[in-house]
Amino acid sequence: MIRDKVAVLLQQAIAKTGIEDSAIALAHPANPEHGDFSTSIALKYAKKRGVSPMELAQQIANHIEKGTLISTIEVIKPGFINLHLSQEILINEMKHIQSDSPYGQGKQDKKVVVEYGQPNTHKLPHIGHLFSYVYGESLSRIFAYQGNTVIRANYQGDIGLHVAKCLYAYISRKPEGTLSLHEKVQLLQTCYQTGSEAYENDVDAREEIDAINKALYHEQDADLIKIWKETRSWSVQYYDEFQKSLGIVYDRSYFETDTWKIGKELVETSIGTVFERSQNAVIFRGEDHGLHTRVFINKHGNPTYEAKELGLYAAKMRDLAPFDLSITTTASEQNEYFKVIFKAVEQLFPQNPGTYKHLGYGMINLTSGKMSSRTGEIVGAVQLVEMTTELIKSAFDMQDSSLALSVAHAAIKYSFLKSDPFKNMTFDLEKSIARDGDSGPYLLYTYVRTQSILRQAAANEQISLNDVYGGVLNTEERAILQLLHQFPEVIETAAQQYMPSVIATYLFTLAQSYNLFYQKHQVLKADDAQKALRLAITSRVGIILKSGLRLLGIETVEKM
RNA sequence: GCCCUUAUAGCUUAAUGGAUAGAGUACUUGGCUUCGAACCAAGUGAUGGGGGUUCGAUUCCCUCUAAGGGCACCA
Repeated sequence: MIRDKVAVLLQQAIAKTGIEDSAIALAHPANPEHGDFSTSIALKYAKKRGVSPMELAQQIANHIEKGTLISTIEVIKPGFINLHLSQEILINEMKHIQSDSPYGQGKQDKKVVVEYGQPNTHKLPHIGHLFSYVYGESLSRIFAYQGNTVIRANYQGDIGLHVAKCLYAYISRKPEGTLSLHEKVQLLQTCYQTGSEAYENDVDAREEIDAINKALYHEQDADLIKIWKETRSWSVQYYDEFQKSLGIVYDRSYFETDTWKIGKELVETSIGTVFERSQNAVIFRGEDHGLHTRVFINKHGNPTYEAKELGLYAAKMRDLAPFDLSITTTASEQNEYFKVIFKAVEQLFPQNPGTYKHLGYGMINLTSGKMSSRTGEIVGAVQLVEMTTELIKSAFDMQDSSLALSVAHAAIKYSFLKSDPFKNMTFDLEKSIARDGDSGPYLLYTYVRTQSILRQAAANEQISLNDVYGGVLNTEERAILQLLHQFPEVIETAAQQYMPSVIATYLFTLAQSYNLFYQKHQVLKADDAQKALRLAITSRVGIILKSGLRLLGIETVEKM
């Protein structure tokens, strides 16, 4: 990528002035007049070397080689060195963007396990699960785009109190007639709610539910097990379909029924070394590591969430090792737990340090409306997609349901991914996620616009530039070219920081630049040389938008 | 009480220690006989309070305030 080439030039120039710095700050100035790249390296070292920042900046600048890459070098007031890329390299770089050879695709070859989604059986996934699906899938696509081998892993809670609560109510209310899959999972959700209420308010029910829970763990009661397995399969099948509709296909699916035994055994064999007994439970003494003590096996002998996570990691080791990194995404409310869990993992698997990472995404708050979290009503993931689709159909008078669904996916995914994933986010349903300017539909619309122009262009087949454009680029054209070449480094940053929002922000800026260009300049009616250039720009903007959106899990449409 | 996280225009938010804090939305105004107006342009408006480090702080450190999360057998 261009950034690396510029960095090398700069590195060489700095070395000639005797400064050693492996990580030179190389920025894209906000103000386009300040060039394509700038560095404040002179400001950093001026004092140490006893010269003025301007003087040092000038020394460094004098050593930077001008040529096909850098056309202009400026030294500005406090001591900035601003570098302007040549028009030639900008146009040349644009030519490398081709739809059949993904631009900026990396050559990394790490093996990365990404665990996300994690819906529990016997109760419907809610908006938090939806966020996890969207975020995890985007991360997976970004890593894969860089050339890594990505293993998408799902982890589902199919055993435990929530299952027992559901089955308690389900047993006394078996379904009548034939139910569709949708109705079946809806019934499970209702049963879960009924069971939860009973567990809170009814002592007898509580005892019964606890008994069911115990029976599940010990696989007692054949009838119960049969019902459990059947209902469980409904959830699994339903989630599978929903995941596919979101563009997610898992490589690996883990269930708590698989992991709890592994976790329990791991813990039990390490009592006295890593874990210790306390008040009939088995705990991890977190205080020894500046953390909290957590229970891994409770006094009934059942593994807790922590032990199950331990078992999950061991299962991943068993099935997928060797891998370079195993990422677990969860809501940030579990941040403290994972510090403890991974400290325990560190003790149990000292041979592979640093191969596990927890990403705790922010909580989603709903600000207003009837689906407010204040009312205690939980927003279902499927429900949200359906509601958004309906909203788009009516707001844009759209008849085509599958198109409306595509736009709804774009709207939801983009609004989830456009901001910092680690901060809490506010999701305002009433404000309509579709009509905001900084939105998925805006990007889709911009893409559709590029495709519409290309379709109409007579030279549709021959839109790649063969000759270097002789004229001078106008401000809007140059602004777009400046953005296009940054795509690879944007992806790299997004991957390093686990933040798809970096890509979302970039795509929005690119779309804005293109729309401004479109507004001010004609493409199809320009003279031949300009038309060729502008069509080339239009096609490349289309390619980058499509590729970038795909990294966010969003599929573009050709018309809308 | 202890631990973690967060605080930027009315609202939702961006900014590897750098240049005039960037957008969207809302509000005011202008632009379709012209490639798709789900668009574009102009205007109004922001770093919670107080210290510190630094040539330079939204960013790092301390403190206060406020909000969210966690703190032994739920996940």
